[in-house]
Amino acid sequence: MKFLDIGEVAARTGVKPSALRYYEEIGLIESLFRHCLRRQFSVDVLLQIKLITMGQAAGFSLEEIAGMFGRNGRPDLPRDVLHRKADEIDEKIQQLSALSDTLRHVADCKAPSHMECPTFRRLVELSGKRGRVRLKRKGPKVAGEM
Amino acid sequence: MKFLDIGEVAARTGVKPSALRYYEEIGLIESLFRHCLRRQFSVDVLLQIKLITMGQAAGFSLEEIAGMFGRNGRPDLPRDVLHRKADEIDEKIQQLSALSDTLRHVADCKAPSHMECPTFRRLVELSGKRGRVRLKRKGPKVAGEM
DNA sequence: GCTTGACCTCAAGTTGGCTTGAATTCGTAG
DNA sequence: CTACGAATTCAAGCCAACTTGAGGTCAAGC
Repeated sequence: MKFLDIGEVAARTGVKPSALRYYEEIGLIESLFRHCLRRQFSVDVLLQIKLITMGQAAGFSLEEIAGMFGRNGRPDLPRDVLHRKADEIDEKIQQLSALSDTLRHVADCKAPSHMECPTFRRLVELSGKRGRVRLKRKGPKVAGEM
Repeated sequence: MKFLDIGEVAARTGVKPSALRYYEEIGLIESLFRHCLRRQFSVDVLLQIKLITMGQAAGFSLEEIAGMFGRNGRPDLPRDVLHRKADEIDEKIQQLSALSDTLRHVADCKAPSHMECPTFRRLVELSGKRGRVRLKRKGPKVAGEM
């Protein structure tokens, strides 16, 4: 079995050694043992790191990511919470596609200001309306819609 | 025409007054005038804020968002840059769907550790590959990839 | 006329997620 | 043997995006 030291993990994932040490410090990944002080990682860590970066791309904190995939290889969170996270992501996907469409429209639209462009307004307004989304918000309750 | 003061904007967008003041400070939104010190916003600001929160959900910085939709209602960035941003978002959408699938799998899979579950591994490994809708690909692995 | 509540400003503090720098330890190549 | 490069620890620093707190203004209601 082959072990990787931190430099190689960094090279193969694009994540800097300092970040990897930080992940280990917070228990998000772990090295198997030390070879003369140097951390030795299993190849599985590459997959784990991929999950981490995907989770980050989705806007989750490292804390949440740890909950989803586990600090020691298994999720801390109950099934329904995981399903809710997945729903959350699906919701975000809807938003992102709206954003993408809007951006392409903005790139090509000739209207002097997009606030005056009906297509633009429709694109943006449309974006939230898919399937009665309920956002978990911390602030005061939302009285109306935008 | 109706103007909104900061509390109403906050209530209708879910964004706190302090954040709205911050957005104004950095020039991301603007209030039309003051009514006895109090900021008065046009209803258009609701749409702008929606764009901002969408952009944030996509992982863009406020700086980038300002570039996309303009500090004064028009994009600062040239068309091709905007198209690239849109492509970037589409790529992220791919990643998010992989993550969502993976999460649902993790929620339901009975394997003792998902590192040992081939379905899990396939889901994660699949996720980064560019090249549009590539479903179940079984080709040889490229050296140096995760 | 006093209180209340919603707003104001400005400076300072907070959080997450790293990065940087200094001082040190190895193993290998020359 | 010495130098080099790649790793190590630890504390401190950094940035974005806000939040908090102190102290103040204003209009309306009792």
